[in-house]
Order: sequence, then C-alpha cells, then structure tokens
Amino acid sequence: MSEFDENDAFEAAARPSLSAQAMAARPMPYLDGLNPAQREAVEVLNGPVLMLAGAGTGKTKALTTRIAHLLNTGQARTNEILAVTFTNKAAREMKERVASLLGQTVEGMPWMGTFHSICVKLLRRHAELVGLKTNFTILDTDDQIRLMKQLIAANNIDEKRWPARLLAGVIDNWKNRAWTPEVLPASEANAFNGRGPELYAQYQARLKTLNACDFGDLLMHMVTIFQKHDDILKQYQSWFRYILVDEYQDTNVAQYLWLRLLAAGHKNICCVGDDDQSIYGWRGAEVGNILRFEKDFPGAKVVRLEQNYRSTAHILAAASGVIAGNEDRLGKELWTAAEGGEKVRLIGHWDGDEEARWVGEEIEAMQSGTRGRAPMSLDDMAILVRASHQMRAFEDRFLTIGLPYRVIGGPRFYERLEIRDAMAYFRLAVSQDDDLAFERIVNTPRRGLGDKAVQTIQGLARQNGVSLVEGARIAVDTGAIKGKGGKGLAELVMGLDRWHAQLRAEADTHVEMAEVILEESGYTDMWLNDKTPEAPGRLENLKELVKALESFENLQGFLEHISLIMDNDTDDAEEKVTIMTLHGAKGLEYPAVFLPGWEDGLFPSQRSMDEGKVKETGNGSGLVNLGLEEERRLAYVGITRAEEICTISFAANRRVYGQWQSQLPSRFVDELPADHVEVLTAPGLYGGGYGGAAGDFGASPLEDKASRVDAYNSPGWKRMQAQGALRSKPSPNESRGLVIDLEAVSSFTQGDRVFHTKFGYGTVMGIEGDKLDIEFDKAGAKKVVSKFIVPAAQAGDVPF
DNA sequence: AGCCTCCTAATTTTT
DNA sequence: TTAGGAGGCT
Repeated sequence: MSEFDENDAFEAAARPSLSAQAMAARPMPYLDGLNPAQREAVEVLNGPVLMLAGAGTGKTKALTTRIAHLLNTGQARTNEILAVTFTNKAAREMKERVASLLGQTVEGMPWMGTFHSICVKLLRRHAELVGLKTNFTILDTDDQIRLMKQLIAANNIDEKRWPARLLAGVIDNWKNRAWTPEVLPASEANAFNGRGPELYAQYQARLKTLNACDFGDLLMHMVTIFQKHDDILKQYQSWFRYILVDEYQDTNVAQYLWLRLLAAGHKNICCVGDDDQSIYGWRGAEVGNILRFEKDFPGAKVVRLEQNYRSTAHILAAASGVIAGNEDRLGKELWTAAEGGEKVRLIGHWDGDEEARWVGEEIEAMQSGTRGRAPMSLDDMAILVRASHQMRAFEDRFLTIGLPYRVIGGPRFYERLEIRDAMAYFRLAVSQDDDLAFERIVNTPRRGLGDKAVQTIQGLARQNGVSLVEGARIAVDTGAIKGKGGKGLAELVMGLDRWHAQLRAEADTHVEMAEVILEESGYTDMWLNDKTPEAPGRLENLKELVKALESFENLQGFLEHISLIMDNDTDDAEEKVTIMTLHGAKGLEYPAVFLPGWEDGLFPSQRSMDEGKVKETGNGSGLVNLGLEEERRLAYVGITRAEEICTISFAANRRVYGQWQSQLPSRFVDELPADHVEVLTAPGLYGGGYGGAAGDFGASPLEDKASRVDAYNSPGWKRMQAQGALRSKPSPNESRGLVIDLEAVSSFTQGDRVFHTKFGYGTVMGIEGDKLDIEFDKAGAKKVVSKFIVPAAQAGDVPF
C-alpha cells in the first residue's frame, strides 16, 4: 500500500472518547428546526437507517443535520465520515450546509464527495493491485469510443453493423454490475454478436497498458480490491465509521456492493432516497437496492419523511395520484400544512408550435403579473421536457418574441472539443506515454499528418515497443515521414520535449506554461483563424480553462481531478426562463413549472415502454411494465418540482422526425385526479372557434378547411372533448382519475392498407404486440413499430 | 489531405 | 427534420 502523506485524511490521531456528559454539554440548536420524522432520522446515529424522503421533505436538511450531529456530539471526526453523493453539485451543497449548521467552516470532510471522486482517491492508493500506476488517467467517453473503434477494427468487425457506441454501452453495463472480464457470467456470452466478452477483455488490457481507466472502472476496481484484499477492506471499514449515502435509489450494483462491503462491519450506514424518484434505471440504477435495504440490513430503522415544504396541496395530490399507478413502491404519502393554491392546470393544444406559443405568452403574463397574480421572475419558471429535442420549439418561439431563456444540459464544459484538445496537449506535456492524447492532437491543428502518417507512427511505435511520441521521434529521426507532415511532426515532438522539460523544471509555472503550450502548438492560432461563428466562444472557453488552472498547484494535479470536477454551472445575472429535461430537474424546484408534451409515445416515451422489461406484480394480477413505471416516476418528479403553479400540456399534432403525427394525450393525464386539476380552454380549439376567446394569434393554422375537419376527427381531439365535458360536469363520486373512453384510439388489423414515411404504401400482414408485419408495395416485407404507420387513407392529408 | 454528398438513425446522462 | 458519420471524389 502506498505511503500516506502528511495531510492524509487518515492521519492517525487519538479519537477523544466521549462521555454522555460531554455530549450533553454541547449545544444542539440545529435540532430545533426539525419535524419529528427528521429528528428521528438525525438522532438514531448507530446502526442502519433508511431515510425514505419524498420530494421536498427536507432530506438534505436531515442528512446534513445528521452529519453535524455526528460531529458535534463527538461521535465521529470529520475524516471518519464517508458521505457519498452522485454529483459534485450535491457534494458541494452538502459541505456548505454542514458548515453553516456548525457555524464554522468544516476543514476537512475529506470523504464527502461523489462515488467517483472518492473512488479515485482510494484507487490511487491501491492502483497497483489492479495493474495500474498511481498516476493513471481517467478517460472520458470520447477516448473510450475511440479506443473501442480501434479494437473493433482490429478484430475485423463491421463497425457499421456493430458500432463502438453499442459496445461501450454493453461494457458500461457490465461494469455497473461490477463484472470484470474474469467473472463475466456465461449469460453474457452472446453480447455484441458474441464478440462482447473478448472485446471487453481486450479493452481492459488496453486500458492497463495505457495506464488508464474509465468512469466505470473507478467503482469496479475498488469493489474488486475490496473483495480480494480483506486486509485493505478491514482497514477502510474501521476508518469510515459512519457512512451516509444520498440518492440511494440511483445506486447501481457496483456502488451497492462497494457500500455494502464498507458497511459490513459496523453497519453504521444511513441511506437516503426516494423509490418514487428512481429515474436512472436505464443507466444501471437498481431501484431494488432501496427496496431491499431492510433485508440487507436486518433491524434497519426506516424513517419516512412525508411532510412536504415545497408545493401546494393540489400539486401534491396530483403527483400522488399519478405515482399511485405504480406497483413497485415502498409507499409514501406526501402531505403539507400549507393551504390554498391553484389547481394543476391542464391544457391541450393543436400542435407543438402552438403549445410553445401559448407557454411563451403565459410566461410573459406571469412575469408581468396579470390574472390576479403577483409578478414573477423568469428565474422562478421552468419548462421541463421529456426529451431534449422538445426544447427546440420553445427556443425558436422565445427567440422570436425575445424572451430570455437558458437551456440546462448539453455538453459539459470539459466535454467540449477545444477543452479536450487543450487537455490532450497538457496530458502529453506531463506524460509522453499518453497515446490517446497524442492521437487526438497529432494533426490538430493541421500539420499535414493524415491517416497514412499516423499509421506509420503507430507501426514504428509497435515495432519498437514504445509510445506513440517515441514512435514519432523515430519517424522524425529516420525521415520516415516526408514533406510538410515530417516538418510538422518534428516541430510537435520538439515542442512536447520543450514543454515537458519546462514543466519539470518549474512545475509552478503551469498557468503560463498552459498558455505557452497552446500558443506554440498553434492551437490558439487555429481558432483565431477560424471564421466559423463558434470560434470566439471556443477561445473564451480556452481562456476559462487556463483560469481554472490557477486553483491547482500544478498541471498534474489539475489533470488528475479535472475530469471529475469540471461542471458548468451557468451563473448569469440576467433573469431567464429555464428549459431542461425532466431528468435534469431532479432535486430542483421552481415556483412555476411547465410540463409540455404529455402525449403517449413522447411521454411516456415509446422506447421505454417497448423495452419490454416486465416484472410479476406482487399480487399476481399480472405483469408490470418497468419502463412505464419509470416514466411514471419521471412524471412524479416533474410535478413535484412545482411550488405554486404547475401547468401540464399536450398537443394533438406533433412533427416527429419531420412527419406530422396526431398524438394522444398521455395516459398520465388520465391519472391526474380530477379534483385537483383545472382544465384550461385551449385557445384556437375550444369555445367560439379558432382564436375567439383569447384574441388573435396571427395566421390561423386551421385556414385550410379540410385539415380542420381532420383535426376534429382525430383521436386526440376526441379525447380533448372528453376532457372538456368532464370539466363541465364532474362526477362527484369518482374523483380519482380523469378516466376517458379510449375507444377512439385507432389500431390496425390484418389486411389494412397503410403508409410509412420511408417504405411507402403497403398491406398489414400480421401483428405482434405493437409491431406490424407489413408487405410494402415497393420495399417488400418489413416489421415496423405501429407508431410509424398511418392508415393509407390518411397518408395524403396529414395536417400541414 | 480535404471537401462534399449521401445515408442513417433518432430518450433520458453523471462521473 | 436534422445531425453526424462514412465513403467517395478531386
């Protein structure tokens, strides 16, 4: 095991033994603001605790108070508490709040961080046990894909049929389950056309020679080490005397094993989570972990936080009504002491553009404070969509009306092209062994080194058993690459040597060196000479990157951490509406929330329902579609983001992949309890005809009489009418569910003439679930998801 | 080596 | 519809 340095978090020091008096003597003002459930969750310090914390129930408060309590009572010292989160943001927030609770900065808390950042720290101590050196690099997704592409090519696999992305997904899945190539179960043998297992082994071997690991490895390697080296595990078990886990419902198998191993001794583990907010199953999260907690830790104390401090009663009731549709739950019922508030608002629109237009106007109205409401800041409003492509309609609309907005999500700072290029240069300046970095920048900026030149370098490197930089050096020395490329390569190699020497000599000049490297390599010039509109932004980002270096002591330290900590929180001063995905919104709250696109196929998304992951229900009444349940949890997350005003909307028509489709309102709409929903009249569809009630909206989309008739015959429209009818005469005895007759939903039968965007006209030959066997007139027999099929009669007159 | 055109596929995303 | 990738052409 590596030596610990002076500042080591584990540095031995006698732990003061605490008497009951000592504990009682310390004031605990932080306990006063807690409700009984929170207080219980805070005060039971020893043994396993499961804190089931519903949305907005003060879970972070309880968690941070618990940490403060552990410290304040002297039960644990800062370096004996392992507190794990999923995001850096959550870790940061936790640190800040613990500090403010204790009224002092918490110097230390070295083991409060993300799963990944903690595992990096641990793995750097024990890297040699999994065949790595302590200064291993962490590959980002891009590097991973490039590596896998090479492997796929080397194995003579057709990359078009078996893309690297797919392999990356397969391997990632295995790693999430902590399956190393050695323990990969036989059931996985067929993965990736039967080549998965061997490619996985090759990939891991390649990582080892590169002295690198990917994100999944961080966890998996630590689990492996803990499993194989009992002495090391024991040591950490005694060091981490208290374990706290945030968002436990999002843990995957590897994380679960890691936690279980560490907690196995003292079992002082407190997991906080909400099974109803488990929305990351698709990336390996196992709701099962939280559902099984009491079995894993017999005698666990289970505390439910159910008092909500965020939303109005109507909003909570709507959320509860929807989530009640799920079978697989531990069961919680949110309640609030707050009274009053608006009902959840539901509105249907003609199409996606109109929905965006309406939301824009509604936002402007809220901002200026009409309709008896106080004016609201744009910062207090958010639009939460299921899929990022939905954002476009809103962006387009907001641009035309000049409504400021911010989009959350998209590429992270460190994922940007220019940042990764720059980092590759830095990596090479620090270590010339970094082949992936070399490959990345060898011809960036252009040096006249194309595929052929790179192959030459790779060949030389392989023959001599050296790194690519050394291979390049040989190529330069032997004149293996001629002309412009040869000259460029010579300059690059000289540059790398110079930078490396300079950094070794004066490591603390790294900020200036970073600038020098970007200058001398020609990278800055490359963007200065670039005429595309993105170029200035990229140069800005490079400046920011250099600035970020200032908070590190040297380039090496920067590189070791950067891939884990570079998140982009945009803190701009101007008030803006937020647009983001439902996934991105978890953990956030806004006074006003818009939830557009509640249409079957979009939300719940067709894909998630088609995945076909099913499970027996507890009562044997049938099968549960797990994909659908996760979508429903997403709906629950969406609604519970709203504090005061929650507006759900759907459109009767939407353009999907460039093709207009009529849409049905989401089944989740039907699950909203009618008593807590106000159905708004859709301008343009209800009442005195188009545009009648709400003023004019410019050119009417319904000017064409034929399409208007079609619109009124569409299933979506029929369902809308049903909604409207229900609003006018609510049934007193059936408050739950806006249950609407679904007979209008069209389906296909054998022999139907149908139309498909790409394949043209055809005849339905058979039906399997939602897939149709169709004999196309031109394209022949195909199996197509019914979603992509319209009756032939409608093919010509799809609206717009 | 670099540009251009054709083809294909198309949630959700943190580290 | 559109974006990104691959392959072909100059």
